[in-house]
Amino acid sequence: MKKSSSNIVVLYWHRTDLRLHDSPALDAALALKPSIFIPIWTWDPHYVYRARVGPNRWKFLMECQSDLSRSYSKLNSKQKLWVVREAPQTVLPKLWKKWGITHLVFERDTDAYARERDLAVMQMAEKAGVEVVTRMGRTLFDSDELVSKNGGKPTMSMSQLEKAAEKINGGKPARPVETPKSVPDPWEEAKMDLSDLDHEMADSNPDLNAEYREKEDRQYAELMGPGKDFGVPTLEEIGIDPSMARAPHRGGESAALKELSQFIADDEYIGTFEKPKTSPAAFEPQATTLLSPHLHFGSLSVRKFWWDVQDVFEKRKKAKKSNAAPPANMPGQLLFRDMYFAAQAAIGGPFAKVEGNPIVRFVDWHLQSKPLQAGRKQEKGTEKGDEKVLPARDYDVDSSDAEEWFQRWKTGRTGFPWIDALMRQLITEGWIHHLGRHSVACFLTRGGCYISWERGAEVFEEYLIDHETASNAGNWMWLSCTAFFAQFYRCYSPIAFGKKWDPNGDFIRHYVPELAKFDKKFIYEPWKAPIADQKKWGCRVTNDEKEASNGKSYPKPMFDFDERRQFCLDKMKNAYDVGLYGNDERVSNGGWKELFGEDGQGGKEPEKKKRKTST
DNA sequence: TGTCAAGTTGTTACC
DNA sequence: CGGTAACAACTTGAC
Repeated sequence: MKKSSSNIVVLYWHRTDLRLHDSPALDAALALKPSIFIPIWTWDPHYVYRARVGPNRWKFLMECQSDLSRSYSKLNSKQKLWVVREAPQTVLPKLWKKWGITHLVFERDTDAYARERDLAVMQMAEKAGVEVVTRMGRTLFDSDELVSKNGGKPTMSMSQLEKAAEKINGGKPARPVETPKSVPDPWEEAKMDLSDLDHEMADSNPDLNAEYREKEDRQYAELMGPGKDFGVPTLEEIGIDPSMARAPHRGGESAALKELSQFIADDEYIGTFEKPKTSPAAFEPQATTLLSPHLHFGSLSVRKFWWDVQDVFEKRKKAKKSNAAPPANMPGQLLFRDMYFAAQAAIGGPFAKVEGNPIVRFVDWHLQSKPLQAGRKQEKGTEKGDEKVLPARDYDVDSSDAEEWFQRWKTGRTGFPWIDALMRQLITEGWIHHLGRHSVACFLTRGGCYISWERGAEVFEEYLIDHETASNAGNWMWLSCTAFFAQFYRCYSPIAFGKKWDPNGDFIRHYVPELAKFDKKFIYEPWKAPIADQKKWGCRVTNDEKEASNGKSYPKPMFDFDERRQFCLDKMKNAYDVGLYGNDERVSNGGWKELFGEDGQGGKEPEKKKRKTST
């Protein structure tokens, strides 16, 4: 089966690498010198129905695809991003047969599901005689290599990561590869046409995003799309009203590169940037670069980002201007991202959960995930043809108060304006500042509601346009003090923290407009404002909407924060004493209940770990 | 094995 | 009143 080089037909499979610049996989594909080159996107029903994705992220993804497609057309007028609407596992074998594919090339993925899917695809390709070429390109360093340089263990601290990175290339990621200046042709129109292929409809049951779809999802009706032109889907085609996607943040490689170059031009901003010193209350413009969604969809290469920033640092060093130090500075922040990727790479699927996760501390949170077996049973959902119903989330509603707090947190109605403003910014715009994420995450878990971080992670997964499993799960563990970070007595105050950055409460006034007229004295604690003032400012602080004479109201705080903080501290201390981890069998078989005691205050002698005894 | 510093904060006292 | 330094309820990693 020897193939002459002139007969190389490359199928390039784009996934979360929606760019032409600095793509090691694309570079490898073009280095094969193909006579035919077909860049595709397969609209994976697993992502469409089984991943939690709000309208803003759909839109961002579609913008990335459209931009990439235009960029291909600019390089070669016969080219575009060829979007096919079927699961990769079923459509790829049909494509490589139909198009006479000799090589399948793609960038390696990081998620557990994607890795499994890719493995299956690679095995099918091998059987079909299609050669598979993959490259890493999503992170600064190859996560698997970082793990192996860290003794095969997950990277649990920045110093571990730095050491591992040092062993790879002196701590410096690879320099970006060249952007292609041309791409070969696809097949002629007639051969590209897929009308004669069988088309398998996607299984949309269950559909975790059913609540967003106002109309039927029609994108799978035709393999090449409704126009039979391999077009990028629109929100309407997947049944979502475009007016639901209100984020001001635009997707696409062109936008990403332009934004990056604007930041890079400001060498004072880059050189002195320290993440913990940027304001979570800043909006229009925000205090950070907001390039993270581009890192997620690969519309910006993280290595280009790192090197562009690094070059500014080198220049400033020569000019004897001072630079901020890692890890708070910009290169340090990008490296931080690799820590979570490498920790995830070592652990796999359980990294994003408590159950089965060896690094996460078990805490007797409210609303915990049900053990895997019970969860699976629940996820089955409704039969086909039934009205679309969002499957019940597989968590244990052990407390109706906690369930109510969770719903109020999720919808921005906690009665704490700082928290509500952040949550509403998250819902409408798909992005909030890093420290804002800290604030709401601490509040939901160890610093307020005492609700499982997995519930919060799911909400972030749904709304964030930059959602990335490794960073999301990693940061939720950090903030809930269940991995990476342990000082649970350092608790974000929903009142004092925001005030520090924004004493006037402009951020709250913008995102919680019903409080816009409140005096700064009460903007963080509106329930303390005299009734007369509430009336004057046109908003009553009450849980009873009838009580609000003019119809405008804002809820009372859903609990006494100081009381809850004390409760959480006591419970966290107890959970640390118990010393149970996610991979312990007592997490899945319910045995943990005995260790934590009936009232949650008890707790028997820990077994895994010696309790620190002072007396 | 021991010791120390650090880990993306809040509060308070003090100028 | 605003800015700031010191301290506080722990755990881990690094040396």
